[in-house]
Amino acid sequence: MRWEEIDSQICSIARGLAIFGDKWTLLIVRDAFRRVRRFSDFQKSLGISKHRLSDRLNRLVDVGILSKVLYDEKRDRYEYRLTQKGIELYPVLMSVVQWGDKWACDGDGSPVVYEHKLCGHETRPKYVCDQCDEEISARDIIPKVGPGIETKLLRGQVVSRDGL
Amino acid sequence: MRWEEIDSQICSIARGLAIFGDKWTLLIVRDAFRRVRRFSDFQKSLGISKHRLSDRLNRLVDVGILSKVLYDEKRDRYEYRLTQKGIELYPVLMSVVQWGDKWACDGDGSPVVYEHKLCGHETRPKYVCDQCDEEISARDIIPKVGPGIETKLLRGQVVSRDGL
DNA sequence: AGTATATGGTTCCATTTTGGAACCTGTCAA
DNA sequence: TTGACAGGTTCCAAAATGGAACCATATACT
Repeated sequence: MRWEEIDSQICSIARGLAIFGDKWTLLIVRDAFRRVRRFSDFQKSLGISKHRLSDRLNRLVDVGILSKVLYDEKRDRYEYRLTQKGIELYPVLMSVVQWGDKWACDGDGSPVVYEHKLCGHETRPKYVCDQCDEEISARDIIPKVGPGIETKLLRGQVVSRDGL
Repeated sequence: MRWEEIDSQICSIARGLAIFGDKWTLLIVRDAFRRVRRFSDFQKSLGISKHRLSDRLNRLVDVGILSKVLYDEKRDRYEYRLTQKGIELYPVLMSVVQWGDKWACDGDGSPVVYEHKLCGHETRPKYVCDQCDEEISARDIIPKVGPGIETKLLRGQVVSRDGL
């Protein structure tokens, strides 16, 4: 299977990864959260080739994760900023950070820690059930066929019922 | 910059993505959560070439996300199972699922929904501060230099202080 | 005994993707 | 006028990938 076909799977992971699952895209989004906005600053920060960066930025704009904001009319220069769709990638990045802090650190501890403005404490965000507020672990979750699959079944489309 | 150098960054995102930031690896881990364990089952599920799959499985074993478990001594056959290090990738996958459900669905709704065994309800896990239990949003988080950077500074290593 | 089939690979090659260097264009500042 | 800067595009060699063919072992079927 070619990568472009991967998002044909009825799976939000496959569809998400089809958008930001390549080598550079999430690092670009990471930089955007760090308030990097301009082409040359992304390039300096990432060490990516201009060619690739240009390509990735355009794609991120196309899919609506970044938007271009004019900042110099004369020279037709744009900044790249996160949209709401982009901002909501925060949990993805934060969960990668937390995994990396635990499993991919040299011995010196987390490079970055996070203060929660609302309570003033250093926070290690955790996933909880929105119904009972207990922390989520993989073993306590049962995946079930959802409306996105059910609707297709009713329509007679053939789908796989695999679930995470 | 070449991709192999990316994990030299003192950044847990870069280091995490260096491990599972390529096209197929997270999909393999997804399947592992779905109890796919054998070479041919991964291949059927993913449509990845055997070559690539062999390569990725071995890498995942090398970095300790999967382990090989002998299931047929005569034929020297192994299953691939998530280790603890792998199981803890669950929040990464779950956050991708939630983003995908919201932003990368066709109109039919989530393909899969999740029941929380402990409370019996359909859950939409949320990220909360472990100190005050308020839901986390990108804007309420202030990144600060952590021990992983401070230690290096004290040692005189030159590091960047960027943070998410 | 002989053949077929399943599993889990490896080898090879053509196609794609990538990194890096060189080049381009418009503007501004000295 | 010269040079620097931002933000690209073009080109090529190197690396990653997909797909097909091949292989080795063990069991299962006839």
